Amino acid sequence: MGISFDLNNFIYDFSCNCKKVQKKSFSKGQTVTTYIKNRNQLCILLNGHVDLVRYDSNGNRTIVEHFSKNDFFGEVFYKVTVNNELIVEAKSACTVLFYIYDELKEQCDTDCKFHNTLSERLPELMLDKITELNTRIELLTQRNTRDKILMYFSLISTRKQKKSFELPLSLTDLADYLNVNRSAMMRELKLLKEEGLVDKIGNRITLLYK
Amino acid sequence: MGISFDLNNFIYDFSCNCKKVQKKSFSKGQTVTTYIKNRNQLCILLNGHVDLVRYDSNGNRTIVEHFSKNDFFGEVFYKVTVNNELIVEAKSACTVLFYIYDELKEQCDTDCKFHNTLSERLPELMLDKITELNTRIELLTQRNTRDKILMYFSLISTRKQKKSFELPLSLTDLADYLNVNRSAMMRELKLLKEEGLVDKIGNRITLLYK
DNA sequence: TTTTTTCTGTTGCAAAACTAACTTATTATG
DNA sequence: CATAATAAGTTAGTTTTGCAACAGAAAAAA
Repeated sequence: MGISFDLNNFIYDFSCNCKKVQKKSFSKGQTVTTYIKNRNQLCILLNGHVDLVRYDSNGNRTIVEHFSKNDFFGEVFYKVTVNNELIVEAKSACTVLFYIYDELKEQCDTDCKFHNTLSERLPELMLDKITELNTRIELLTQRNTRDKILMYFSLISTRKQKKSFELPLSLTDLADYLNVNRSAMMRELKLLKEEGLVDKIGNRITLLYK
Repeated sequence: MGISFDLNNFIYDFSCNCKKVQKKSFSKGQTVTTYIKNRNQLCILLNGHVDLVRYDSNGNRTIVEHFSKNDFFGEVFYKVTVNNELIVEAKSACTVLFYIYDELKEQCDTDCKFHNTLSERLPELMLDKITELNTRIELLTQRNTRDKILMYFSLISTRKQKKSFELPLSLTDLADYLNVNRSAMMRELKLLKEEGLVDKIGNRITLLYK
């Protein structure tokens, strides 16, 4: 999920002299950042996993996006409003680069290869982000819990090129990601197993159809 | 909804000599385009209204996005799959520019101001698109029909800077846009009226709270 | 203008989803 | 290792949503 862009070539010679970036590490459970209006932060996840989550006034949690290595996130992608408190939480130990978008998008005058490559590639990275978000919307506009589960599995399966795969999220998190009630999702999963459409052993899903 | 970018300055002196663009007009109800893999079309709506819609195998219709003047759409923003037939339908008479993204993003060698301005501004246009899509996701991740309705009204109200506004969609279309059953939505609207939270006279909504 | 079509508003009933609670696994942590 | 915390799995009861059908209003077409 999120933008995927192979930064590996740059990570190892990462040496942004320009002071326009902050690099921080977090341990599991820590808050990486909270989205703030008008700051326009853009963050790059160098390793680990983080979730962008929203809690509503009833305490319901929504996992808006789930980010892995080399994904991009930050308030630059959001219209931040009062009704809309967005928090990025570390799901595992992780390291994150923090830029301010207006500084990042300019070419860096201090000959910083990482930064300059990034700003050049920004348009294609954003286009990738758009397609990811449209896929997310397609997932959320599935009509019922079953269709959401099946589409989610199908997406992972296609990405991995395999009919069998490990879930990258816990089932509790998956429910919050699909925006459905956890027990309703469990019930539907059980039915899918009983009907022989899906096999599930622990965290491993196998699609049995087609 | 969609990207908003003031093209007015360019529309009137629109004279793309570069043959990289097609301009077509449609009447209400016509199909503007169907998303096709690997073509990477990018379209600009010059006037009128169009909907990006998806029909599932049960005949359910989802309005994925609703576009107005100067909005952008096209398959360049999508991972087009077999499960995912996307159609753009004209909701009113409209005129559309059709580009192929790879041609558009290059500067135009034939001194075409419109085209060149567009390709320069592409990054900011895409960033706008991302924030629009994230707002769409926030709407779709509301927990129930009531919350979707209220958030939708709140978005329109904020955009118009008024507590009272005309709905830009029919109620039938609004249900397909919010991804809820029409009669369930009507029931909820009725309750909102009875509870004095919202007033509704024909197509005009007035928010009575706060 | 008349006719046809689409949209709005409403309802009873059925199906799906949510809530809350609890037990059993599994995974962290002292 | 023992204990605590979190996650998985399940269920009964309740609420919400969807379905289907219909009548009246409004809009479009003839």
